[in-house]
Order: sequence, then C-alpha cells, then structure tokens
Amino acid sequence: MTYKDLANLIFPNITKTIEDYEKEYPIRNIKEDAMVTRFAPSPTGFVHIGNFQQVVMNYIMAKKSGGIFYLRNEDTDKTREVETAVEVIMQVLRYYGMEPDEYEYDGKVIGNYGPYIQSERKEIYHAGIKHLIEIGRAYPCFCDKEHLEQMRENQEKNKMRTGYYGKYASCRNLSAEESIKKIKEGLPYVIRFRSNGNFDDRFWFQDLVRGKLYLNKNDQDIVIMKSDNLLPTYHFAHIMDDHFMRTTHVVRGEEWLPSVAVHIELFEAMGWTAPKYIHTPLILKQDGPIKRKISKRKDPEALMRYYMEKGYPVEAVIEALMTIINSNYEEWHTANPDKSFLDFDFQAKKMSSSGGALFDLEKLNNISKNIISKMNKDELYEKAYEWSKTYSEELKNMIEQDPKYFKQIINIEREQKKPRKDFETYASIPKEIWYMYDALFTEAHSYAFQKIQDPEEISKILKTYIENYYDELDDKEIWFEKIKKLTTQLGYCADMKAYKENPDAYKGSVADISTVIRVALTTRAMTPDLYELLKLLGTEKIQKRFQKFYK
RNA sequence: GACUCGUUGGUGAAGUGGUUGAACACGCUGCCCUCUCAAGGCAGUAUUCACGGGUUCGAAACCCGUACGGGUUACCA
Repeated sequence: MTYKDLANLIFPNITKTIEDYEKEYPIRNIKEDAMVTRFAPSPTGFVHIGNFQQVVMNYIMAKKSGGIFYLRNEDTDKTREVETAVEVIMQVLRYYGMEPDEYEYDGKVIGNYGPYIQSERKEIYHAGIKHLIEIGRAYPCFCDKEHLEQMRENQEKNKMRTGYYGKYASCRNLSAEESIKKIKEGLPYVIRFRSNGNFDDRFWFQDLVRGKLYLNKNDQDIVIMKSDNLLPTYHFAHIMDDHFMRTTHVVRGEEWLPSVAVHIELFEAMGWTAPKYIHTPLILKQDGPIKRKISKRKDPEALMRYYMEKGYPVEAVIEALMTIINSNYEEWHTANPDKSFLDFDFQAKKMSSSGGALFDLEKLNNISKNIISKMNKDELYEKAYEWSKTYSEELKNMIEQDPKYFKQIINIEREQKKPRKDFETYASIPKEIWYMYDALFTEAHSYAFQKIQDPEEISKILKTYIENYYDELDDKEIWFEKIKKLTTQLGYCADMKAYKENPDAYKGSVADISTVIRVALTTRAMTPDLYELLKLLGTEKIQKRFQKFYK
C-alpha cells in the first residue's frame, strides 16, 4: 500500500491532474509587467471599508499596468455565508466604478479562469490535495476536537508554541496502510499538510509595503481540507486559486502576515512560485482612549453601505481612501485636479506600515464638500438625482417637481472661482434648500430672528421693504442700494464700517435689517446670497411669506 | 503565555544620517474681508519625533533594551 493508494481511496473520482489544470488555465497572454489582482471577499453580506481600500489598490494596480482585476467569491465557510452577499459586493463595486474584468454573478461567468466561486472549484482543490498526498506532503488526520484542545492546553501550560507540529503531529506518522484502514472503518478525518519546515530556520520574505521581513519557517501541519464538506481551508484554496487564476499580486490585510510562512511552504510544495504580497495596515477607530479595529457591528462607518446611503460622491470616498493609501496623493491631486486617481503613481512601498490608520470622517467631509462644490449645476443635478432614486425620496421629489428650479437653487454661488461649500453630501441637500419650496415651508414654525425681535419693528421693516423698495428686475447693485436706503429710512446704519466703529450710535445696522428679511423668508439667519434667494422665490412668494408678520 | 508587526502634533502623515529651526492636508484658535452663513485671505497650533542607552563630527532616521499598542495563535476568512 502506498500514498497513491491512499490518494485514490480518498479521491476515487478525481481524474484530472495538476498538469491538466496547468493546460486548462494557461499563463495569461498579457504584457510581462501587467498585474493580475483580485478581490476575494468571503460572502458575509457587507463590504468593509478596509476591504474596499484593498479593492481600490487592486484596481489601480491592474488598470495602470494593463492587467486584470477579478472577483473571487471565497465561500468555503458555509456557516457564515449570506444569500445575497455577492449581489451586495457587485453593487458596491459598480457603484464605485470598479467593475471587475472577470467574475461570476447572476448565473454568468465572465472570464476564462473560472469558476470564480470557491465552492464550485472543489475538483480543482481535490486534484491539488490528491497530488500532495501522492507525493507524501499531505495526510489524513483523525485527531478529534477534544484531543486537539487538550494538546493546546498542555502546550500553553508549558509555554510552548501551540499547534499541530513536530512531535505533536501524531497522525503524520501513520503509514499509508494504517490510514487506509481507519478511513475504511469510517473514522472522520481532515487532510493536513505535511510541513518540512523547521521553526528555527529563517527566510527572507519581501512584502511590498513593509519591505524585507526575516521570518521563521513554518512547521505547522495545517488543515487543508475540512472533514464535513470536503472544502479546503482558506490557506489551501487561495494558493490553488491564485496560482491557476495566474494572480501576480495579492493585496490583503496585515492579519495574514503570521500565516505567510505557511503559504510560502504550500506554494513550494506544489512546485509553484508565490505571487507578490501586499499586507495593508488595518483601519482603526478611536474609541475613547483606545484605537481599535473598526467594527462592522459597532461602527456604521465601517461598511461601504454607510457612504452610499449618506450620499458621499464616489470620488470623495476614493480620494479619502487614496489619502490613507499614499499620503502624497492629496498633493498630487491638487496639482492635477483634472486627472483620475488611475493616473496617480501609486506605490505600495509608500503606504504607511504603522499600526493602522484612523479613518477620519471629518477629512472625508471636507473632501466631499470640495468635490461637490466643484461640480457644475448639471453635474450635481445628475449625480444627486441618480443617488436620490435609491436613497432619498425627499430629494427625488424636490428634483422631479421642477428640475429647472432645483438647478437654479443649487446654482446659487456655484459656477464661480470660489464656489459655496454648503453641501457635504447629496443627503444634505434637502436640509440646505427646503425653504425654497412652499410645500415644505408651510410646516416651518420657528423663526431664528436675531437682534431685532420686536414684532412691530419686523412688520414695519418687511412692509416698507416690499411696498417701497423691492423690484425683482433690479440688478444686484441696485438691489443692495435699496436695502441701504431702507436701512437709513428706518433709522439704522447703512454703512457697516461706520456702524462697527460706533455701534452705540445706531439702532442697528444694515446687517440687522437684512437678517430680518432673510429670516422672514427662510426661517434661518444663515443662508446663501439673499439677492439670489429673493429672485428665485419671486414677488408673490415673498409677499406671502412676509404677510405672516404684518401687524 | 508563545510568535509577530508597529510606535513622528487632536487626525492622516512626509521623512531613510547633514538647508527639517519636522513638509502637506484635515481639525482647532485668532484676525481680516463681509448684509448672514459657507467660503476666501493672513497668522497661530510637536522647543521635538514612546522612553532609556549606544554608534557618529552630526540621528526622528542606524543598533540594543524597556514600555505601550495591533495582529495571529480555528476543520473563520
């Protein structure tokens, strides 16, 4: 009895060999320096911001180099899987314009290196495992959970490294005969990798972010195939997939750094060269005095859904992430405002390797405000409208009832050198402009009058203004001259400079008069340019809103 | 516990032995401009790079130790 018999007993129906698959998935016909990258999430139903950051990196590397970016669904853990997960992932990728070149979704397989869903690649993994068994680099292990647990406790007690290795790896000494016998008896088993490594040996590993790392070799006989569903573990699945999908660069979180030695040995055992690895720092969150991993359970901003629902422009989120990825991105972008992030000279080694970055929402807000302020009215209209269709009934209604009017409102102080920056997100638009709509205005009750509170005085100001001064045909200069005349007529100071020098000499200033008009029209003391607002509202609406205050 | 990665302002950070008396951006503070606000302009915001020691003519940068933080330690990825 040989390893070959053992392999055939375990995988009687696997006929294809590694060589067959090498032919089936040939080296990609792309430029030598083109990168093949992938996004390989497990289908949990969410896209974490840390994962998305990796998507951005993967996407840039592939696109810039003329390579391929593909999506692979890592669903080997059937207990965690969520039904609609792939849909969510594709939705996010498309929303942010990072459509993969190859993927499997909605019954379609795009690309020649599929299937792109791990649970559909069982035969490929089995062929790999069968091969390892044949050459003596993998073996069935019959140890049960209790035994393993006991072993770990003992190791911990003796301050040893924990794990299934060396003398602790009892099943590695089973002969082919013994293993075959146990399997025939029906004992449950997993398949473990047989490590040849010595932990005290070290080797150099090149990580593209951290540089050269001097790591201990692996000596763990890790599980490569699980007992229940015969699916491989992540460790084994990813080396098979990354090899046969001809991946050149793997971007993953730094939580994988401790298993690099395992993966390297696995690649060696298969006779393959490993792809290049880029281990990214985690995204952290300030929680009181402590920085901790941003968590999808506690922190809504950990999930991409949050940014979509809030209506941050796509470019804003990408820019915020790029800033974390390569902090010189921002400077580059201000120097090259018209270029896409794909033109940026992204370099993995420029990524900070320190601890992990706090994702700064305030920074995002600032970026977002700037980006929105630079859109012209048509762009903003298009994007906000598109967004509103799925995320905001309120905004959608506003826009649809009169698109032209909406554009006029958002265009106030917009297409100019130093545009206003009122809108932080698409979702914030209604909060800033609702008072321009009569239907919404009738519900408003509290008026934020400032210095002038006296109802008699307010009435007098509004009445005098509308009866004697306001004319919607006036240009801005004349309009303001009239406001000044009104101010003087009522005994206030029309010259702000004079007023500031000696405020006690007057009842108040032109600012106070304007504020009364502004608040009566909008309920707020702070709005964009009054002249523009008046023009857009029109005489009729103005009169109606003023009437409430007449005595 | 074991193994491992890291530690520059409130935040992201630049920096690889000498025009760094620590860039840039966000935030914060003040002033100016101004009919309000948002902007914009100007100025301020780490006497110092976790701490201790060493190497050097010279260190935030190189070395050692300590402390602190993160990660891993699963038939989860």
